[in-house]
Amino acid sequence: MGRQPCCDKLGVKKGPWTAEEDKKLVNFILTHGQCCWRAVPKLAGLRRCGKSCRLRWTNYLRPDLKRGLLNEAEEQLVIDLHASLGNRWSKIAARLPGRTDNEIKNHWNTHIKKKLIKMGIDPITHEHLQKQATTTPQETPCEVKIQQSVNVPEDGVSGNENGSSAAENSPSNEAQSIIEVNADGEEDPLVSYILSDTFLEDWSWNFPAVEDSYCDFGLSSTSSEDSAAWFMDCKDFGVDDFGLGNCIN
DNA sequence: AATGGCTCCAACCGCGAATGG
DNA sequence: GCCATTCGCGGTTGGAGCCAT
Repeated sequence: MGRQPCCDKLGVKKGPWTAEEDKKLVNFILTHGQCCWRAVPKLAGLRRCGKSCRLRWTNYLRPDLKRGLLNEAEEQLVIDLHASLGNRWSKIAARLPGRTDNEIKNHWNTHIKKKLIKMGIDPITHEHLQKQATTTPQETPCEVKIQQSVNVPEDGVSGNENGSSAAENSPSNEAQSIIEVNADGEEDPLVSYILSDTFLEDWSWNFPAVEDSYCDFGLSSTSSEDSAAWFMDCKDFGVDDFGLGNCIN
């Protein structure tokens, strides 16, 4: 029967988004919240497919996004999580507030990968390249570090379920059951916390309506103005760009 | 100043998962 | 349980900007 295209190719714009399109999309989501993405372009007056709108929102327009390069701590966390989860960028991104899977994926491919290679570490297996060549049974310092700092999240994602990632990314299946410990054999509290569900549920970094898929963003009776003002503070564009000056003041 | 190669990132594509009738 | 539809994810690509020559 064939797969239906996500959008009819005719009349659907592709390529970089304009400020005007961004404005329309943001205005629509601020007003209506996230709903059926397929309907969004039509309702928002955009000549884009819903998929493109979702991507633009999640990767660029979302108000809770951090901008700029990942810092040292975030980078190390990505490395640790990648050792545990493999290329599950969305899972990794879920542990880094304000970062998107696309951003992390890009950063991995452009910075971290090279950095690891430079350090003599295979970015896929997280093993020392020399060790891979000789395949000695002893652990390398790199392995020890990864095993000491990486845990398998509680959601059961082991990085092995599709038969590729974990096999590629873990030195062995043992990694799946490794509890994060430091050199003294104690748990690393930071990594433990970040990998915990408690961290994900912490409202202090979550966008206010994140669990409601932003449906209430800007519409809550108590915080719409604060949310919108905060949103504008987070973006490069100004309040006036979205014609929201009246409601934010 | 010109230009060719490289880097980086926003955006696209295709697939599998999830959902609903 | 089956099928159609929608969503979300991960891999890949295009092109703008940067840098070396």
